[in-house]
Amino acid sequence: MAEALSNLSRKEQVIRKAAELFKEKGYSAASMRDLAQKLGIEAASLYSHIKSKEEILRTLCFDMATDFRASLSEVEKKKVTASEKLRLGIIGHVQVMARDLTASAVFMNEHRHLSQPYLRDFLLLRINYINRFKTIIEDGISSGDFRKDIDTKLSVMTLFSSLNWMPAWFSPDSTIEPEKLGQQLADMLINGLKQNR
Amino acid sequence: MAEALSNLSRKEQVIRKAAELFKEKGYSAASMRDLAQKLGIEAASLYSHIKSKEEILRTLCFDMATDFRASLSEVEKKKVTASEKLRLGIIGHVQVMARDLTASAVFMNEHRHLSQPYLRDFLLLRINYINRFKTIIEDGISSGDFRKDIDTKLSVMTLFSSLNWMPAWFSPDSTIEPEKLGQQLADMLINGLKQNR
DNA sequence: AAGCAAAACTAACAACTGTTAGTGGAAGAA
DNA sequence: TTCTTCCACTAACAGTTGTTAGTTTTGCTT
Repeated sequence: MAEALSNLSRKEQVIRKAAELFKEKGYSAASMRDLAQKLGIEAASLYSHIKSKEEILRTLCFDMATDFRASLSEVEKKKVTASEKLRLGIIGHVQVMARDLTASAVFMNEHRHLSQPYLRDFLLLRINYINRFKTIIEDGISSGDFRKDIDTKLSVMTLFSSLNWMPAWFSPDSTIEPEKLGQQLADMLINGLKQNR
Repeated sequence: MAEALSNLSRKEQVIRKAAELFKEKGYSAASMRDLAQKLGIEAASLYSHIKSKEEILRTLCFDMATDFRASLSEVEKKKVTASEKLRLGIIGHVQVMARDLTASAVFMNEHRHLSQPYLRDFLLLRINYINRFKTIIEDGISSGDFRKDIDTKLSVMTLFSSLNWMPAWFSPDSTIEPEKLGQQLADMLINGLKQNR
């Protein structure tokens, strides 16, 4: 079973290059011949490593989903105030993204090209994740941590919109570390732009 | 030249259907035969109305860009505080989006499939628009309207991320009107989630 | 040296891509 | 009627798509 390792390693090499390509051109516009060229092989050779183009997309999307959920589960365990929990949740999300910005971008923008039933499964995972954040915000409102007049649905969508576009504009050679960035983002969303009196 | 009108009307019908299709499937995955089918005609017949597939995308992207810029120009004229200007800018942006959510989604997600030199032009328009918002925020910091410790680049990217995902989740049959939504969004970004004190 | 598995190759497929050329019908204007 | 304009059609093009079958090369392990 030593072949499993080297196989995985080469397979992962293919998947990583695919992620770059899918991010750059989008899933549909990226052809298997493009991908092969990036790896210096023929298109048909890809199929020694993967079953299909969509299998690559599935792997990318569901692996990221797993990481996001694991991060949130850690945060939910902690016994802290809602606003602190939200802060930690945001930082965790940013850190997972930063660990693989390329896959994150694909996860975000290309998941819609999954076919059924995978698309359905993916969307269910996603809505569950979002709802868990929504619960944190609702708890925060109950406890007086957050304002009572905010619309939780709007808040949570705004939150994810902000988070999810990060891969598009965050460059890894930036001086700012992901955790710092997460902190700032959380601060901005929680406290707003306005001077507090 | 009376034909220009009726031609335009039919052409616009094609473009609107194309926008729906591009939003649904993405530009690359949407074929001209798909589009033709939606209109109940043959694919080749489309070329009586448009020059190419990309011409449709160009029209959608640049028409939206024009509307966004016009809205912001109106706001910039007003003599109000920076935070008020930001609020108005956000509301304006949301209203332009709400006027055509489908085109907005295409504008946002599919513009990268423009070929050169149109892509370059588009991105220049976009960065100019963003920078004008950034200026408003900087003015707000100088005047003491906004906190001095915020990162303007991060703020403005967060702002646009929040705004731009609206077409993805806002449904036109929602009870909330666009202006109200813009108000709430602006309020959330400016004041944050947290209870003041 | 022999064997084995991983990973590449060539050749080809059926389906689909955007687009052009040329044609014809329908409707209103002259 | 005849002319014109719009709008659709059929047929076909050259190129690209994901994928397969079958074969050969490569490099390690015995």
